[in-house]
Amino acid sequence: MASIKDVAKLAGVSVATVSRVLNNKGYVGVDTREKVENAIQTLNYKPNEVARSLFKKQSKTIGLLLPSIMNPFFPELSRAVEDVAADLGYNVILCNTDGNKEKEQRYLDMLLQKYVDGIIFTTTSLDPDMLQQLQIPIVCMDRKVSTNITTVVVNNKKGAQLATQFLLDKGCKRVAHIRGPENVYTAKERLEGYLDIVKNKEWFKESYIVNGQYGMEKAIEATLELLQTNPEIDGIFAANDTTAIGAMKAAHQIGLRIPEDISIIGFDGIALSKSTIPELTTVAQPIYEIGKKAASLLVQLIDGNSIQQNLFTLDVKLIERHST
Amino acid sequence: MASIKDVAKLAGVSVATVSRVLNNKGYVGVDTREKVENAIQTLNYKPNEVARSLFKKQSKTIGLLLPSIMNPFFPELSRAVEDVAADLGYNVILCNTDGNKEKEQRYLDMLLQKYVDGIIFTTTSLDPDMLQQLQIPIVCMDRKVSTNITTVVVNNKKGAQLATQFLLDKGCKRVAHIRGPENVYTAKERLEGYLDIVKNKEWFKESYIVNGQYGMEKAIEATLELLQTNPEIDGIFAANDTTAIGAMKAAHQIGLRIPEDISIIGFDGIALSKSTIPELTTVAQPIYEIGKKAASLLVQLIDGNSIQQNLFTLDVKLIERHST
DNA sequence: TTGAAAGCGGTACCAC
DNA sequence: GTGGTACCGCTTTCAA
Repeated sequence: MASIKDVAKLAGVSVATVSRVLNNKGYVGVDTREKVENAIQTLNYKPNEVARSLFKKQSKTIGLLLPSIMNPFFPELSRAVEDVAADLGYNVILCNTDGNKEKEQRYLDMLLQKYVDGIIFTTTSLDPDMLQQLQIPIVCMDRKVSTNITTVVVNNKKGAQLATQFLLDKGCKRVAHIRGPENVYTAKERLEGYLDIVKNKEWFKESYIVNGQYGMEKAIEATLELLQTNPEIDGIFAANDTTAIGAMKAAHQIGLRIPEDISIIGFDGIALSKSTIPELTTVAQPIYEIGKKAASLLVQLIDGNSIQQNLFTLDVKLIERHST
Repeated sequence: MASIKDVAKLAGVSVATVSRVLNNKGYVGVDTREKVENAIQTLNYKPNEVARSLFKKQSKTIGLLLPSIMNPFFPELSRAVEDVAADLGYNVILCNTDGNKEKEQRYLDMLLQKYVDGIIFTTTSLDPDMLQQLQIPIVCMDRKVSTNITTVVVNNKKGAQLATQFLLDKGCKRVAHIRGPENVYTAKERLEGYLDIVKNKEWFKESYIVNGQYGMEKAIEATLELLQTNPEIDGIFAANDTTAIGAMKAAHQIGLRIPEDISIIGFDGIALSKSTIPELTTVAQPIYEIGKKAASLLVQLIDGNSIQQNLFTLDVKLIERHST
């Protein structure tokens, strides 16, 4: 690969001059500029980004840490981040952490050593204080980590209220909730939203809440148990779409028709929710928008712009389909 | 961030010595080594990968080019690649090309400028000759691009035969095929496999083949048309799982029961295929294995090991579930 | 308007 | 065993 020296030699100028035309910075005579540009053309010269990074201490690269790209929530999010990044000339390094603290730390170290310009975290288990101390822009998504870190989330509680109320409005008499993992922020918020609506109903019982762990298999088990204990249930608010699909499978297994015998609503609005029969009614997050917003904010931070606001809460939207 | 000079100063040695202990290369006295290691500890020094890259002309980073991470086939593939890469100390840069030649070229240039050590392509539309000329290890997945490029694929034709024959064995009398896009390698191969089985059957008609373009919406349309024209059809081999789900939806729409009235089999074995009701019978590709193999091969190439064989064809496996 | 040269943070060759 | 130093490719003062 041709280097800046080759270009300089061919054009009969110094590397400094070449650098100037490359970066459109400083004075360059018109004819000199042309000579240099010709040389660049004929050599098909592309500046070496590594050398640039070394000098500038920035790499036009950002890191994206997420639990796993196989979790159906993250492909769209990643795509949004990558789209924005690519548009602005950044590359993104993908890191699957499995929510594992050691892996997060390891990736973080690697990224720092590579001088990435910024990092987007989803649901980190790393110490927020440590994160802030890092001399590098950081944006979090999906979960509030610290009020001092720029964060993009959705209104989970409101979404949960929406979902629960919707079921009631649709005529459901007994609405249950399949919650997500105990230690997960979004799961807690959604549970709260559900409780806001039902806790004062005379029919409400603690056993209307079971734990599906955000997973399909677990959700099937949980739903089976739920419906066995409480056969009167005619509506289920599942904490995410995967859980909802598990619930649908369980209902189907015991001969319940959806939505005739039981209504099911999910949360997230992942692509999967349009693939089921019947299609799943769900509280959709603006997934792409979240990723886009996070990436835009990160680049702003990288560019040295300060951001007035630290928390961005996007709105969810109930999409009615055929499972309710 | 501390640099090698800081370490050298603190340890009272030269940078050369520090470099030696860092890389475990060359002679270093035991006590000197200890002094250096202490200095590294106290400064929490981590070598700057950018500087290393500049000198070594390699970056411990690989590029992964795929159509879109939102296509449900790719998250698992990416995960496999990233797992192997991380294990071996590499980071992976994710690039969504949309199968667009210009984007592929643009990403390729960026990656080259960043001195990535190797690139994994899926289904590139770039010129194979150009690709080989690149002085960088390359591995292709999913589609054969050139016999001179290391490639990992599955036996699509055999899988298609398997699927078609399976439907026949299950008692289907008229088996149709919803093919993928005209210009896609895997779609062509799967169509061929289907034809191998049915072309000599007396009942076979050209109109038993419709195009679903590998997408759900298109597949619904195509299936509707197919079943309208040929109501006698009692088995469908869909070119991929997404198509199969579209077919299921279409069948459901016109009141056909699956599998009682019509059997449907897919191809790929993506996670989605386990989420439907009924669960989809499919010819599963060893998706994770493909990614793993490709990444391992790439690293071998990067390490300068030559690979005897250029084409690796992995086996598919029919997974019987409840749609047949 | 242009060029020489110092550095960015490492590695590796060559002396001692 | 250890240190001095040229060099990787580029940017940016500082002089001319």
